[in-house]
Amino acid sequence: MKSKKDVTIYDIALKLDLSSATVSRGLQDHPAINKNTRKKIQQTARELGYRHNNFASNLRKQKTNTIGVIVHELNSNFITSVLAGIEKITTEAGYDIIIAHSSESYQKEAANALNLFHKRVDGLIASLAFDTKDLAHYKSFEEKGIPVIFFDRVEEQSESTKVIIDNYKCGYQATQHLIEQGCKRIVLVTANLKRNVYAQRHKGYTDALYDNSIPYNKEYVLIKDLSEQCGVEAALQILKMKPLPDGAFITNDFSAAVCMQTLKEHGVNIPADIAIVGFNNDAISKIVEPKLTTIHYPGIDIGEIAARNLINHLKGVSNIKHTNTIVVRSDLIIRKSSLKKQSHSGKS
Amino acid sequence: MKSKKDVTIYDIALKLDLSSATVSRGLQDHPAINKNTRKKIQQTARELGYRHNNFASNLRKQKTNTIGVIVHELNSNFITSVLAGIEKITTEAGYDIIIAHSSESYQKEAANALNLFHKRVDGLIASLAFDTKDLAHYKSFEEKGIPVIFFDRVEEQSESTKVIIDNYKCGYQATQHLIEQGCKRIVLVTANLKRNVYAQRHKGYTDALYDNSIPYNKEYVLIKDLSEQCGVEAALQILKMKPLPDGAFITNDFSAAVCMQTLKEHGVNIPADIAIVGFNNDAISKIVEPKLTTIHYPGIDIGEIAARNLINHLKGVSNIKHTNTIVVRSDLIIRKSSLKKQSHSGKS
DNA sequence: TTTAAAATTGCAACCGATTGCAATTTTTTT
DNA sequence: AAAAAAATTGCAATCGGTTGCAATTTTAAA
Repeated sequence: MKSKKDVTIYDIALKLDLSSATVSRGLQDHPAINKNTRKKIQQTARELGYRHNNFASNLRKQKTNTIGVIVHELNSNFITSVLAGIEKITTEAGYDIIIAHSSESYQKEAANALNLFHKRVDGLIASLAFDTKDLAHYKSFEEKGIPVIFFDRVEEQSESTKVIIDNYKCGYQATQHLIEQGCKRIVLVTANLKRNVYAQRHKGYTDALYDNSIPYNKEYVLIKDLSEQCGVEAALQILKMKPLPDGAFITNDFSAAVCMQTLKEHGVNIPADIAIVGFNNDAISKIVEPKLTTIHYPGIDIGEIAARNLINHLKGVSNIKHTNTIVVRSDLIIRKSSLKKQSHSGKS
Repeated sequence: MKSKKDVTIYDIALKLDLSSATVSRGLQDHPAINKNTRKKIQQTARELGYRHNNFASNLRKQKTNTIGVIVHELNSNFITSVLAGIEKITTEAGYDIIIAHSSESYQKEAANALNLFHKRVDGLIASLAFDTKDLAHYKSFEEKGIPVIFFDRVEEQSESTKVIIDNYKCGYQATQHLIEQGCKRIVLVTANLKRNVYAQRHKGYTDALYDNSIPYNKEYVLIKDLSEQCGVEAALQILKMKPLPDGAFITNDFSAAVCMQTLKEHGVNIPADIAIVGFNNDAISKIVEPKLTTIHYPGIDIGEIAARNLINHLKGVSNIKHTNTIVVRSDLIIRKSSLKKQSHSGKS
């Protein structure tokens, strides 16, 4: 079933009566080779159906022109935006990317890291899983001098370069907004507080409460996994609270949507009874009824920034050792789900 | 900045006073090597921080243990399910996957195919872009005897193995359902009719109309790109039609959700005025109000089947040349958005 | 026409793992 | 104890490009 053997530079060399060295150079348009010779080589390569052998090339050059990307999941708008941003920059720079996802598991994340290490990626861009508590699995990269950049979900106290948003500010803004709408009993639905993004948002939440002299109520903080199921659970828990909370900051749009839906099914009026703020500005936030107030942050930009920094480092243009943290802009987008006061206003 | 050189099998061989051949075999637990020797080799490899060099190995073995996957987009639930299915099977079998996406562009799809070809994947799993009209870019795979399996978006008349659902049946079912709900003026919002999935759904739609003696109205067929924008456009077009249509089959849940929302904003009552059926059973279909009737089809299964067939072929267990088309089950899931008759019933 | 400088091309040694076959050592059989 | 069989290990070629340096050819300067 196998067809004829692959064409190599030796076949081209033979046909044109040249050395393999010249053919190799000719194929990459090396200026030391005569223009006509180059043209002839490339022409013949096309005719013969030559294809470059990356393995031989990588083996010799000791680099792969490939960047690894580790994400926790693929199914969010945010992540696909980040990937698009990374892809744009890496493609322009002639790098390939390999995407691996950890399904929010530390185990899989470590396995992926090891795999990419063995694949000998030239650099790595990663966002941590929920329960990743140390960066031991990235140590081998460090030891080999392979640059690693983290984004969004990072280990704050680490030395590595990180591209993040100001989660503290976001948490503060969201809570402050709810307070301004008259909320006094604000639920926070979030995830593992050991993970920076959730810890910071939580801190913003508590500080905003404090600054407005609203007592912090531990009961109001629900630690979940931000899944579909979690939205339902959160809603049911909220419904059981007496008195009923009058605001909820749910740090994920999808969960917020499900939660809102469940609340509505139980006769709760949004935002009149409970005002809601989500997080991410996912497409879904504009489709739910009422439309969801949320925090927008630019995945594309984050991806582009991470990739650009990595590639500049690889090309020796700059050094990521000199950059520690890059903070990207984020905004509160106010829609109907949180507007208690002006809830009679027009469409958002 | 670079750290010390990589450890190779020669380093291990030197240290243990063995030949590289023995080390190579020892590392892969080759039975011809003495058990103790094997243990010692693996032990030393660990101590020295050895990592296998895939390039050298692939170069010598002339295979990569890698499967390429080409999809049109990453951002749908369906696609991520398929990928999960593929990943499950390939991981079990010890294969890696490289995912490339074409952003619905023939150009990018061809570029991706070429790239994966150069990367020398052992096999390929692909779903075509909207406007891909020929399979020329997969010809090189065929010539080299590299197996290719298509799923969902396929070229029907091609010889290749395909894993699909019965789109004709789905289209027929959806339309029939709307008719049973009393709809007589049914709009179809879909995409490029040259692409099999849309062509078949369209055929199902027209046949169902015909079988119920409802005249086919060309005006009711809106060819779009199934984006967010498209949902709005479709709604506006529908609103302009006189008399107002009383049903709509929109072959994508996200577009359907947006369309429904826009219609609602213009005072249309769903399903009383217009009944709606979507396609895909995306998470969003359970969140919109009213919940969306849709077609469910199992991405995971499709991915698993495609991957399993490919790998069995690669291992020589079976031959995909003998399999042409695999049809996977699909179902109509009825929710409130289409229930004109029983629209007073309980929650779905 | 010589000589110096620039432009082309080739030599040959890598890069690191794999594997058919031969050589050696150990174990079993007679 | 000798011969045969089985178990281990090594030899050396191979996979296909890449690249420093030398060799050769061409072009320009003297």
